[in-house]
Amino acid sequence: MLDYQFKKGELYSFITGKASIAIARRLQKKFNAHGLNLTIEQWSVLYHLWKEDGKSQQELCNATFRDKPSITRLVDNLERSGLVKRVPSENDKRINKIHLTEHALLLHEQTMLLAEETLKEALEGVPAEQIDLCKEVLQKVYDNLTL
Amino acid sequence: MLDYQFKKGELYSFITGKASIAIARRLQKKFNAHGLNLTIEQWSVLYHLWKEDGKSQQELCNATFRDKPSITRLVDNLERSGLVKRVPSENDKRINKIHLTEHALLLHEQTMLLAEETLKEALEGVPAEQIDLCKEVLQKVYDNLTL
DNA sequence: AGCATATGGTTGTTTATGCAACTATTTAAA
DNA sequence: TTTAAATAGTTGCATAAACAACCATATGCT
Repeated sequence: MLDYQFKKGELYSFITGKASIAIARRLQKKFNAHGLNLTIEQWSVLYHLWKEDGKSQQELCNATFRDKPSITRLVDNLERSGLVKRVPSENDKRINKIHLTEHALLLHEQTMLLAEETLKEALEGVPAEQIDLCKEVLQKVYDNLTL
Repeated sequence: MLDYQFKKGELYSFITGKASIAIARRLQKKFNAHGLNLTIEQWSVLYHLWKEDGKSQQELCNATFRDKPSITRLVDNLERSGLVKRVPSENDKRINKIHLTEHALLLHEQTMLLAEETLKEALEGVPAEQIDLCKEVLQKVYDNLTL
């Protein structure tokens, strides 16, 4: 049993994830500044399709920690923006395979550079070993709550 | 200049704040399970009012890292639920002082216990010094992006 | 005093989330 | 084989976020 005590403001910011909110906002601003008409949430879906195109919506749910309705609507919006296309699976008529368009492929490199740039700004002055430890703790937290 | 390299999935989860999303979801489930008709976002506003009642909406913006429209609507919903009351300031007619109701005072202890319980579950098996370091890193990230 | 500017708050619009209820297809079991 | 249960996806509803435009009050400057 853990008896670690958070101070007042810390508990709040640990629960609300102040830091990651700031990171996402910064990245979104970069997207906007570069005229990319793309939300962070939409980018997070593309992110997984760039790794492997043609994932099903259910696979995107698992990859992005979102529920099915959320993915349905994100794919709706991505399709409306001409970034992906739903392709019904041959084997299983229930499944939609989500495929990237040419336009989405063009966004890959640029947005990844902006994401890396954002993280560099975020982690400026933090030693690599502390980043590693922090990642470990956050992964452990995630595992504790989901496994 | 930092040349730390994230691995594929790590970059994504660092930006999206996987861990804090999981914490907030767990806490929300606890609220629901206890029949508390309260969102985490609403709780986060009450949290700052429990520390100091009668804050203005602008002060709540600063405390919760939200913009003015977000606070307007959160206060709308809290008022509709009978948890807070807007009281126009005497000195400055532009300002609304937000005051807790009796009902909101009753929620304080219970919800804080649930929040602490959630963090205990989240941080199970993580040594205290690692938690401290992780907090420091996240604070540094926040400062890097907002100062 | 009078006007420009800053500050506090609200409203409209678009996008996203969580939950429950629903349809369609597939798989498993009686 | 027919029926029940699981799986994939969609829709409706309530809540929330970001941004821009807006109104009202206060402050500062000339």
